[in-house]
Amino acid sequence: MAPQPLNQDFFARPVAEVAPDLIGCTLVLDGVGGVVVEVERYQQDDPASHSFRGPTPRAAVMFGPPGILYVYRSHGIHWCMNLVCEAEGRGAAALIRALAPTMGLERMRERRGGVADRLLCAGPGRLAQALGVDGSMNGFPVAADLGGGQPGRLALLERAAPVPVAACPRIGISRAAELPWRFVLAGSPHLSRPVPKAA
DNA sequence: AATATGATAGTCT
DNA sequence: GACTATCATATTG
Repeated sequence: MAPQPLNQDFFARPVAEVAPDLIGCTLVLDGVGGVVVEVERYQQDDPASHSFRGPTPRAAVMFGPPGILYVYRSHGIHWCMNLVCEAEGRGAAALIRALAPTMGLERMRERRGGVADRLLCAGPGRLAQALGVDGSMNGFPVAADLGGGQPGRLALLERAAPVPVAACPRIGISRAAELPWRFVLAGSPHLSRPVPKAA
């Protein structure tokens, strides 16, 4: 059985379920991508979320339908890529933080300037650069095909087998920093940062 | 290995 | 006017 593409129903569930379920799935954009190994979850009643203050011009996309991309610029330099979750209007999303690259390695190396393979997608900004994601992709839908057999540009493929998922605090935030809302593929060498040792 | 710092721009108070 | 869901480089041990 080849892995099946995830459809909108997958993303329409609570982000608390979607985010850990994304670990081990394969994300592909224009034939370039890899296995998702690191995800963080954000939701409206979360002070660290862009949606916390409601649908501001930037965060409005987070309140759109499930299964679309929310792309924002971070620290003036980097682009970061989220997948909108839950019903339209909820303001929840999963931040894709790292991939284990498996497809289109050559394209990624070109875009990333020839860094070591394990750093190609190890972090949200790096991942966006490797995949060629930028602000023009904001609101772009996940679609395995566009009908008529036309393959979609962006797809997520379900994982073939269960994988070990670990939860730990999110990275680079100052509010609600203690919530264990970062999910990683345990032991992956492609994480943006290792899982902190349990206190 | 760990920590510090600068780059750089949009959003919100 | 302050803040940020980051990364690369430089410095130290």
